[in-house]
Amino acid sequence: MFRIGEFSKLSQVPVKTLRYYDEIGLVRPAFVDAATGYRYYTAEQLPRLNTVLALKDLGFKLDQIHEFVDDHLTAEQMEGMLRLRRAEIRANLQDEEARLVRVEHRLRLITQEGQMPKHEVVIKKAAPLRVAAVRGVVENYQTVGPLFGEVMAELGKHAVAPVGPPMALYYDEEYKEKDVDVEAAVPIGTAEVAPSGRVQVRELESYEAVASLTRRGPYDDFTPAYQELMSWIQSNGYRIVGPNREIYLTGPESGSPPEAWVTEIQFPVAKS
Amino acid sequence: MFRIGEFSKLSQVPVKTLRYYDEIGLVRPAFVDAATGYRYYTAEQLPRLNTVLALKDLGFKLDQIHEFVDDHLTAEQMEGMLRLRRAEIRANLQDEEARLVRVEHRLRLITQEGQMPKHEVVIKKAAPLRVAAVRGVVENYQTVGPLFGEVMAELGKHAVAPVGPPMALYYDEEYKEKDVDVEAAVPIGTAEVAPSGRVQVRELESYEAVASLTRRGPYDDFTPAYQELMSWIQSNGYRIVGPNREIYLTGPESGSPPEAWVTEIQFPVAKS
DNA sequence: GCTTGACTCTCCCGCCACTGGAGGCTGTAC
DNA sequence: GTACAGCCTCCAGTGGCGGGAGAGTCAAGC
Repeated sequence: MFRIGEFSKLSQVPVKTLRYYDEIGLVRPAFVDAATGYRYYTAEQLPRLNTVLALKDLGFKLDQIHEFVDDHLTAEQMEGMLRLRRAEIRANLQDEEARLVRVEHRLRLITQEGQMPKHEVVIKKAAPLRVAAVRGVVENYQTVGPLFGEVMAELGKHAVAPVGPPMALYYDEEYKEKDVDVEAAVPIGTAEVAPSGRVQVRELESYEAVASLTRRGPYDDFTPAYQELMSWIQSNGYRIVGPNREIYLTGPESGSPPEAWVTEIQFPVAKS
Repeated sequence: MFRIGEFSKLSQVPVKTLRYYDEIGLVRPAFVDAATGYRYYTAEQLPRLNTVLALKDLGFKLDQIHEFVDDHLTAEQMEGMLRLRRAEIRANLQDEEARLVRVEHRLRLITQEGQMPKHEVVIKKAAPLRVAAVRGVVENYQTVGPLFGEVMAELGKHAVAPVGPPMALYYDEEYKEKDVDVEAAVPIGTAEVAPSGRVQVRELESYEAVASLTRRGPYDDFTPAYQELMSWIQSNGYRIVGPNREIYLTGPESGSPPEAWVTEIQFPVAKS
């Protein structure tokens, strides 16, 4: 019979942990002195404790281990749990590898530029979205505005108010200075709007993953933001799978000064 | 100005999380209605929130992120944190890969044998240990006993009691049926014992890692236990770096029946 | 038999980043 | 005026212990 301290040395499990395992009924001492409360263990309990340690090392939770060691499971069930565990570990490994890539990307940015990056990229989901929209080819990026005018005029006729910020979708495969193929879209929720002229009502595609960058400032030069976003996408092993969007969260219509305008740029992406 | 629900949709951060970030001062709403307690956010807060999300994605804790976003850190400090983080992630990856190997090893055991493994292997440390010991070549495994007799007789002369279970160290590189090179050792703590005859007093080497298997039962056949242990060591990418030990936690001297005897087998190992 | 000091006991708090729920107030649409 | 979605605060719980307080226990040495 060992007292808890000796048993702790033998098994190399902290005393606190042994008491905790007693409390949750995972490894009970062979004998407890009713008068003093002292726990006494025997060497015969080591195999059970070692089973617990081994299963813990495989990454199982203590309540799962509880079932294993108390024999409530067949070999098939155990096999199933192990397969599941294997899948989880593989997923963890993928996550951690992606995280490592992100850390290394940021490290490169800092060592190259000598300063913190100016924008942040996050991966989010894009929900489907009902919009009123006009698509057309405009002369350049500055002349997208009138398209929004068309859409808003149409909504005005139906007395429908937008339910979210306006956005632009860019369909060109590569960067173009002129003749930009763009769609101006305004979310309208479930409101009834009859299509008319160039304005149509449709549902924007949803995406499992979009790489998103949010920037603050006037609409003078989006190039650095686009460059950071593209570089992030490439470094992190994603590829672009759809037209990018610009979402004008705070724009000229807000009445705030241009420095306070906030725009989100999104690229639908998938792991490549 | 967005209410918390809209801001949650924009940022894809749960409302509960936004309230928590407010509470810990990480992302405070732009305005709080003093009468109702309603939180109001602006689009201008999205970049800060996105920074938080991006750093969280790198695996930083919220209090570290707190320092980052409140500009208490220079680019060099940030770089240092990132290098540290990279090292941690690499360590995690190694751990998880080792875990995956262990899970796969156990999965092989189950599918091959159709049942749960009978013994468990755990990695532990071996502390240095002062012992009285006799080393010699004996005829076979059954004839180790008399060596312990020699040691115990010597201890008796000095009226010294063992401070732990007796153990045997096996020095043969490979398995031998006959002429086994073995050392019988008994821990004596700090007691003074003059070496005499074949009995010497020495300190057993400590090891950073030993693969340990604990079995219950009589001393009739250790072969399956040794096989499981060797197979585990090989499957998990370890190699043996010293003589193995058998530790007789409960043995004949305990007076218990042979089925209750408990023996631990240890191989010093290192990752190869 | 007494003292000392190492060991053990229970109980409670803290960790981390939230999540869930109860109970009550507020804003908006019809 | 009345639903009803949305918002508020407060509290408890998560997992697997670790730290520490305050009190009791055991074994050895004198």
